[in-house]
Amino acid sequence: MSERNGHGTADTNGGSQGISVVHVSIPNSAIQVQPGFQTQSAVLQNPGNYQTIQIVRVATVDEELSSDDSGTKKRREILARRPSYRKILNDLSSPVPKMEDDSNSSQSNDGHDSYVQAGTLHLTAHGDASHAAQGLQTLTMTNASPTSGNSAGGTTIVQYAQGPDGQFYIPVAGANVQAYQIAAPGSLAQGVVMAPGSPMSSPQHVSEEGSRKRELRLLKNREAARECRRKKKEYVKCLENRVAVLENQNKTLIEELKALKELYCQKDA
DNA sequence: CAATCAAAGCGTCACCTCCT
DNA sequence: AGGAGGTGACGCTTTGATTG
Repeated sequence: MSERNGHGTADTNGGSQGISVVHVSIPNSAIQVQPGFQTQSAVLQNPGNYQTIQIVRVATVDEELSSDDSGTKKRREILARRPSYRKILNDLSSPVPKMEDDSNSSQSNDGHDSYVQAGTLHLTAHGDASHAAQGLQTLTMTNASPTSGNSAGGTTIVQYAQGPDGQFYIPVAGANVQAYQIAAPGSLAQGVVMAPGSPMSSPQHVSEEGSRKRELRLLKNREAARECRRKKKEYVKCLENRVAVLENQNKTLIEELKALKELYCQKDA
């Protein structure tokens, strides 16, 4: 599954300022793949599990928040107490108490609980000599999530170059490999670490440095937001799956209790 | 087939927590 | 203390379904 391309005003606005060319050493698909998306339709792929199981809606913190009219202040207070999805998922990854007779558990059928481990995102900037010579930088984004099913093993390499005017040239996801969008400062993808030995002492360069830092922060945050959303989806699916499992267990226990009651009554009579 | 709508996704900002 | 990463909120676009 690939991301939608050319999407988002910030991205495309940057591109409207001109077209340039950059050296790219990876196929476009490596940039487009969004790690973890293979698992997103997992629930839908197993509709049978959900046809007979009533999903109990549990009020989540989100719902509590959305129904809270006391304003953002209180919302913030509640959110501040909320652990990250990584923590929540780690907690959830502890196994659901197994029942002796749990053969029809939906969890055992699809094993969704196995994907609750959170991934980590590593950003590494490379400024090796050959690339620096042509102003080309490489940003390696490694997603260690076990759910990332992309063929690149969860590693995405983004390359970009800085022009003499301080602008950054990046490949456009989804575009032909030969065509690239120019990213104006302040609009996109600054993730650049200066090539070693770059003269960066003048005030102009200082502001460029600030601009670069901002772009790098935006780039990382963009990736972090994607990762966060992916984890959130996994988290929700995990909760749904857990609900299904517990519903099954509950049903089995009720039946068991019923049977034992009957047995007991017969014995009494 | 065009208009409309809801859902989903994205980028960015602000704020929080954690780590060094 | 400050930087880095995580995440909710917000505004926007895209997409698919529905309707007239």
